[in-house]
This record gives sequence, C-alpha cells and structure tokens, in this order.
Amino acid sequence: MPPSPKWVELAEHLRKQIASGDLPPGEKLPSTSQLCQIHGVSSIVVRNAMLTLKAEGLVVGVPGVGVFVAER
Amino acid sequence: MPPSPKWVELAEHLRKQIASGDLPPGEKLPSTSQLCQIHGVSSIVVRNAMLTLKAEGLVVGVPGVGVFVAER
DNA sequence: CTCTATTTGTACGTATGTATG
DNA sequence: TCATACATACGTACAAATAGA
Repeated sequence: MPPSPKWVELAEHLRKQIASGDLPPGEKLPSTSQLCQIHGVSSIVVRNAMLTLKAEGLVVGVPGVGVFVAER
Repeated sequence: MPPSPKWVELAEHLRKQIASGDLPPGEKLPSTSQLCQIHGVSSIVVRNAMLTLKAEGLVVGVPGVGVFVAER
C-alpha cells in the first residue's frame, strides 16, 4: 500500500470539497499561503495539486485575485 | 499574445511528437536530464510538463527505468 | 547476490514577473 | 503607488526502483 504523495492527497481533498458542493462553482479557494498553513505543507505541494486540478479543468487561477472553482 | 510558459511549450512539443507518431506507444522518452539539456531548461520545466502529460494519461513514468508513451 | 549508477518521484526554499484591488 | 496573490522559474536533496557489472 504505497502512501499517496502529499500533493495527491491535497488534490483529492479539494476535489471532494468541489464534488460535494462544499466549494461551489465560482467560490474562491484559500490562497496558496493559506493552504500551506492549513495543511502544513510547502508551496510545492500546493503548486502540484493546483497544477493537476487546473489540468482537469476543475479550478481556474486568476493572477492577483485567487484560484476559483470552475463554472462547469 | 501572452508568451506560453516553457513547460507548456515543452508539453505541447512532446504531445505533437506523440500524436504524429514520432514517439509511438511504448517508446521511451529521453530522461529528465536529457530533456533539460536538449531544450535548455531546468528540471522544474520538465517536471511540470511530465506532470501535465501524466495527468492527461499520455505518458507513464516508471521509476528507475524511464517515462514511456502510454499504450492508448 | 551485492554494489553501483541511472532515473523517476517527492519535497523544500526562494526569486522574479504579472495582474488585481 | 502599494499590498496581495497567483504563475513561472531555478536549484537542490533524499528516497525508491531498476538495470547492469
């Protein structure tokens, strides 16, 4: 049972929140710094998770504003 | 016209090679170090490109061996 | 079978640029 | 103009897996 990487777990965590409606479309996610503090991880973990979620089209990053849940 | 990030260009470059058959399924891609040297980029660029391609299911990484083009 | 080299994967830190408010 | 926040980019280290001598 290979332990999942931190960034995978973070990505799945956010994916669940989006799927469950806890994070509705248009909702702003916590900032990178906030996610680092909340989950006790480094920026790389958050970075990789965001990169994956963006590649999946689940979230959209807006520079200077934040990362938002995609509309569809 | 926003200049595409290096890792996006690298990912698209590899994607084209896969789509065109230049890199057939099962083919081994150059190693991370090789890609860094070939394209004159850092490991982060290669890392992000690989992360994206793996998320898309286009390539499969095998630790200790290399990264291969997915079978389908 | 053991040792070593190679390669991928994960992880941390930091700097610069850009865009928004 | 300044503060905030995301995006890109570079460097490095360690662990695990595999192949080859």
